Amino acid sequence: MALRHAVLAALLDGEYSGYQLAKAFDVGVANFWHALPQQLYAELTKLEKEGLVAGRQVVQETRPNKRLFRVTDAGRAELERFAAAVSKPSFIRDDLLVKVHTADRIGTAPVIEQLEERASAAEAKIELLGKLLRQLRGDADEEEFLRRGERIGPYLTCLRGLAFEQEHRDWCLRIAVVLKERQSTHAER
Amino acid sequence: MALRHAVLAALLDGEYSGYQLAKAFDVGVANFWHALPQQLYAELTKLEKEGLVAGRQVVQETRPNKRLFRVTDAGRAELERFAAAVSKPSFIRDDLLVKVHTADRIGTAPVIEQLEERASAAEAKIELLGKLLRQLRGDADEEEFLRRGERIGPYLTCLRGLAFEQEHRDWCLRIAVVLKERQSTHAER
DNA sequence: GCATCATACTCAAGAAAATGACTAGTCATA
DNA sequence: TATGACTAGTCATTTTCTTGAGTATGATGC
Repeated sequence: MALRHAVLAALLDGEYSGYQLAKAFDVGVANFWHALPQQLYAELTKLEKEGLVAGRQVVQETRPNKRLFRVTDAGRAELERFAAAVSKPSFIRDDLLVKVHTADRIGTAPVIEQLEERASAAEAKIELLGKLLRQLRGDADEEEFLRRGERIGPYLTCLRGLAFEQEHRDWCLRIAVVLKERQSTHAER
Repeated sequence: MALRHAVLAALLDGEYSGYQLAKAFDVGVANFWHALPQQLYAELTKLEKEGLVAGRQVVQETRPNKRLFRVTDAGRAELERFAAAVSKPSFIRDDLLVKVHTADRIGTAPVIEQLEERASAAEAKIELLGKLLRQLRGDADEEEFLRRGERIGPYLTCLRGLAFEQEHRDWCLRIAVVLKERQSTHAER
């Protein structure tokens, strides 16, 4: 029971279909959770059965029909309960880091390549988040927005995501340089 | 098949028992993977069955006997294969971030408290990692060590962990301040 | 005019991870 | 002298996540 709260949190600001939610889990929500569409559909079904979200059918002419979900009062209460409970510590889980750990014991060339790819991906995400943040805060500057904005929750998690991506990009690039230099000077493997 | 590579990577630098490995997964290895002791024991059993690690019984007088594992050539080959394969993108998954996302929709007081606790925990981890890094690089300064050190893999992942924790601490503290200020000025919920 | 992308989902199977309960001896401490 | 922490694990169950395949329609691009 962990994805459920991420879904409830994502659903706090309006009605979304499973499909739209899946999109959200690719950008903004990705800053605090990750899930595939199938999981979201399944979770929404469960949440509805438990009365934490309510869905309604929307008939569309030119597109397939869809079901829009919103958080119920029971769902809000569940989030309240969740917010007050202890959090599990967060942790990193990353294939690429595992590979870097083996660097200088195992061939490094493919790892260097992946570090650079990852850095580009992070760069792209940084731009995306920059845009999202500007959009969320409208005209106001950040300080101002954080003090007086109506809804800062999503903004705050995007800030965390942005910092994470920047840090990740910098680390990837630095490590790639370090490994490359060692490759040329040591001339090993 | 994901934990397996983390275990193999952790086991690259010597022989460890499941118990010792569990300790390592609480500090250094935690920078790229996380697992409970039970998972490690189970994974070691599987890896041994597949010949990727080899275990040997060590009889102890004053402590329970233990089994020490090392990576076999087949295990090293598996890591090689893994290093060359594409990596899944890394992602954050954090209860606390979910809670922050709901901030200003759901009661913030408990979240502020948790942010501060989390910041202290991060601080402790930062110190721990600082010590670990100094220990890993010995006398050399960082630049020097990264250029000429024998084994830099674990050092690099610790650097990533350190950056992550520092940033996490800074973010937690900043968000706590932001939420507190809003609490007093808005005087809502 | 054909291919691919976008919307909007569902179903099933399997792999991986998390949880909880248990064993059993040693050591330090209050 | 009991209390709890440390070493060193095992076993079983449940939950969660991932993978892969499939359905159906309309719009867009070459």
